[in-house]
Amino acid sequence: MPELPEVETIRRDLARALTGRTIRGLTVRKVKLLRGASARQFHQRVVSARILDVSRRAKQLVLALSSGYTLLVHLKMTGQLVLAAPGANLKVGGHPIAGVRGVPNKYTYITLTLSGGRQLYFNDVRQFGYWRLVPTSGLPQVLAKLGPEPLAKEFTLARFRASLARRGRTSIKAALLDQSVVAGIGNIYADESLFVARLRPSRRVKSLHAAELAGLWRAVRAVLRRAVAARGTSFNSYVDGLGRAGTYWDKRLVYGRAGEPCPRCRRPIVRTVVAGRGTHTCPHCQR
DNA sequence: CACTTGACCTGTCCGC
DNA sequence: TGCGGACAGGTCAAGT
Repeated sequence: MPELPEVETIRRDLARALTGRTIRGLTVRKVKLLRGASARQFHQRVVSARILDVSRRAKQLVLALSSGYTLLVHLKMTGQLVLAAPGANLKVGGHPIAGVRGVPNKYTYITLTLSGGRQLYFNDVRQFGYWRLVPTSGLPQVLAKLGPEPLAKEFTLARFRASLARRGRTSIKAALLDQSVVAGIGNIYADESLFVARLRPSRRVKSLHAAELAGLWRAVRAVLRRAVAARGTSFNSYVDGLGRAGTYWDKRLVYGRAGEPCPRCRRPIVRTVVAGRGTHTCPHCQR
């Protein structure tokens, strides 16, 4: 679920509602989802703090707190962050493929209570996600290994070329999924970008010509921008900060479309495995 | 060092 | 309907 477009959508929803709020309470039902501090330290450093800022880096949400600590939330595969009024029994989901549940539910493992009374629920079926607390002064080091943000100015073609040079022998798909090359791309948008750029995911990075690389650079940005505009992809558990589905699922070109006609040439889309991940391509259009 | 694989969890779907 | 197996968007540590 949550790659850059999904996390960015959640960030926008939460920024409006959370910025300037004070955290009145913290409930943790699964301590192992906490990182970087004990449960007791979490309470000391989070409760009574004000939320100064809600930003995003790669696939993580970044909440700067007035206590001098910053909360990093990673949703991994099935994490959800949903804001709701207490007792609202908000229905979460909505896409035909996504399960619809009320929140909180049995997968709600962490809850924040905010000034004004609303609650922020963290749900995670697979329990891969986490909340990590770091001193704000140490944040740059914590995030240092991440590559450039693909939708920011810093992501120039020259920089893309330079970071790819380190991964010359792997497949281009593995390189796109490497968060130190470029931050925020996951399996869905890697497949979508490679289709737009007409490149086979198994191509060795070194084999890419300058024009192919430039095309991929443009494709990555175009696909991500389009997905952000669609408020992300919901095909399983992703919902935005208010529990609603994203609409990119209906706009996707190849991901999850094995057997369906290629939107370009109408020949069937094929599913293979590249870099250990399910991979969707048009073998005719992608070279 | 670069790269690949397995582990972390639970749910869902598909075939028998 | 039940049961086993494969698979699922992410990232580490451990292995080659």
